[in-house]
Amino acid sequence: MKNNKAVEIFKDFLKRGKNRITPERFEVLDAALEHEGHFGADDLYVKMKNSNSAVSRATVYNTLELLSQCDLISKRNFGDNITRFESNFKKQTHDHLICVDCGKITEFTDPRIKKLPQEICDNFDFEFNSYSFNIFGRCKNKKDCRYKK
Amino acid sequence: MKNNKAVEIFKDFLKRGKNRITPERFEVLDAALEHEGHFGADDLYVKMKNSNSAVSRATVYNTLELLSQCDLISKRNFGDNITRFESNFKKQTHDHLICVDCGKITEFTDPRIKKLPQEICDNFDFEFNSYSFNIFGRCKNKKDCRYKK
DNA sequence: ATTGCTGCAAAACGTTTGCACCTAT
DNA sequence: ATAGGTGCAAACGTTTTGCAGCAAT
Repeated sequence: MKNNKAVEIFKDFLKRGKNRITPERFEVLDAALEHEGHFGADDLYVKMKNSNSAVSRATVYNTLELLSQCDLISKRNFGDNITRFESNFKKQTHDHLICVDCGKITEFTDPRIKKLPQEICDNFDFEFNSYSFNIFGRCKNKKDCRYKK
Repeated sequence: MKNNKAVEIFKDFLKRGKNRITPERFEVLDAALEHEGHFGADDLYVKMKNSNSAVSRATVYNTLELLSQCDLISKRNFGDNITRFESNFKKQTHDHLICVDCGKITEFTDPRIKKLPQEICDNFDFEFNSYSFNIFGRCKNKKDCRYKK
């Protein structure tokens, strides 16, 4: 299930740089957009391997970086030293609530956060690029919380 | 230069758990509180080794974890998959502005952020623990920005 | 034809673990 | 006495790199 709009955006981005348009890169794009929720680069690599793709680990890592540069996906970091990605397609910006016990990630939006990053950048003579707002806590509802170990 | 208040807090924390009070742990505490700005666990280990300390890497990692559990230091993650720490002593809570080109970190506070995390936790039936708010951008003032590579 | 991209494997990196010894309780 | 901590080195998991061949321009 190809997403033609995304394909076009990625193609334009690759052309604007001196990046070549290769079938492997679009394989990674498709896999990334199809992936539900957050995923690590290696997760995606393994998933693609299991679907009989021939792309290499290096290509997956490289392409995810390119995709995040052109804003088709977002880079996330939930404090466990694993870079995670998430499709930006058809999604409004949102932030994350992470349970430190079970690792469950809840997405939320709050209108008060929207303008803050840009404003703060302006105050500090900074050109805004992106932001990350993560809240860590514990599910109060313990029957939903599968405590790791 | 020992910080007696911190030593006491740490001691109490260790007693409350079933953790032993060892000289190595207080060596790490001192080194962590003396360290300017943000530091990685391994940085601290190397720095301590260079000061002829005998603590092991494992002990440094273990102790930093304990220190962050009792809020003497904070754990940070600036998106590069390195866990960084920062002394909490005599410091108000603050957030971070990170230049994606030169890596410079600027600290800021904004009163509008203060209450948000707790409120959002309440909305989602979540017991608040901590939050991280990082803004990524580029120094506009290019003479201050040493672009890596 | 050129230059960049690919797959592969190995290396690098920060971090964690297993173990035998040691030490605070 | 004993549970827990220590140092050391080796293992771990994620990410990056070097290289020879390949493919988009």
